[in-house]
Amino acid sequence: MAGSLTRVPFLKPPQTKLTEEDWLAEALQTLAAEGVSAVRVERLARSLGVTKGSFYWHFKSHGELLARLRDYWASHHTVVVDAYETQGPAEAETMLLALLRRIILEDANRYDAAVRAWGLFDSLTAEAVLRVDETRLAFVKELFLRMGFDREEAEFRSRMSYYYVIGETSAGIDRTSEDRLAFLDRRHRRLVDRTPIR
Amino acid sequence: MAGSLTRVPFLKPPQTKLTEEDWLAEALQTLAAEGVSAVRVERLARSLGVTKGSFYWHFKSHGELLARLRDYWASHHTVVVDAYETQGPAEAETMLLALLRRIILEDANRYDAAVRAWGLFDSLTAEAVLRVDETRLAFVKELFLRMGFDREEAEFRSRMSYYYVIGETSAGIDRTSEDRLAFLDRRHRRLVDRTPIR
DNA sequence: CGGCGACCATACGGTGTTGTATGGATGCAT
DNA sequence: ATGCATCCATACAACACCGTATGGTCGCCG
Repeated sequence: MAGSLTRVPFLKPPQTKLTEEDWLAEALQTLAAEGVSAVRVERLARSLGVTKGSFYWHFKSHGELLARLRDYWASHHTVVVDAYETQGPAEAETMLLALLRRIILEDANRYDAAVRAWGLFDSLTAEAVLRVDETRLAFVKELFLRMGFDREEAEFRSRMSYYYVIGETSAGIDRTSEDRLAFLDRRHRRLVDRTPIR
Repeated sequence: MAGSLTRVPFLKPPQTKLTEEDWLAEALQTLAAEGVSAVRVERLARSLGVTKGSFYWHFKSHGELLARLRDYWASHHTVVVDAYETQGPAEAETMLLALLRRIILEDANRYDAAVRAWGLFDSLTAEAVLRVDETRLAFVKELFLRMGFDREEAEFRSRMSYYYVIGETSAGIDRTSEDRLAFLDRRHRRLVDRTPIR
């Protein structure tokens, strides 16, 4: 009775051999879809069309999978930009807007949210998220510096820019992406404006 | 061997009878400490010094516990303020600052973060969080309205105020509370200032 | 073609979890 | 005091999960 009821063997092509990254990619999808507590061995095996025997050949244990998954996310899914060397103040504005737009539109923040929830109760993951946030924040701050703001102003405006997006993403949003993009434009116009605020 | 090794019966006084709220309170603590996946039946029973027999008298199932826990949080741990009727524009400023200070300092945001992580993969919880956010945001917007800002300005500044705090809380924060409070003061001074920004 | 290594299936033990069934203890009302 | 409702313990079934042990299959290389 309870044999292979949810098996759909012809969905995935008969991929001859599985690699370690296949497991990590599947684990990341499960993480983003149902959280870290759904990232289990036999579950991933079923999704990949194999059994546990395959898993324990590629990984030492379930804990090692999570550790690798943490690094996998941090190294492959947190790219901001690292080739912004030759940019002037004008490009900095448009680059900031493009970056924030991308965060809102892309599904990459789906990964971010899941990892952030994971990091709430896992200190190592929390550290990884912290490092990613610091890197991104430093990048945004650098953009504001190139716009001509001094260090204190750049610190203030970068934090307002970045943490607002984090908050809006973390909050349950029924707003459509168009709504968020429209409000992003309003924020951007204000946060980029050089007239002294106070 | 595996009998009652972690039982510490004299920690909790011999509370004669357990009530349903005792279970919910313990569940909320576990939720805040280790996430919703740690809210399990026998685990709570051990923490409360009883066995499952007690649980299944108070609750129909594990799912019902989570449903009750969701309502328990929404109704008992999301009070903002509802007695701000007779307030002028001056009190609105200090009330906003006090509210945001309280969010940063209190452990209430610990509950919020855990429920928010829960809501990422549970639609009913997501709706509950959404309603709470809408209520709070409407309250903050009302404060800005009482400060004299028009509707569009109040909408903008309330979202900036509220979602920033959500983001800063959701992000892994190594900053101390003093740091966050200091930065809160800077934000507050700016967001409350009436000089037109752009 | 023979053998070896990469990759996976199968089977099993052990634990943790939900849920049920049933009996016991305790207090309160009549 | 007797009976009943409340509250909990115990025992059990069923399942999911981790990890191991062992054998099997396939391809490649000499």
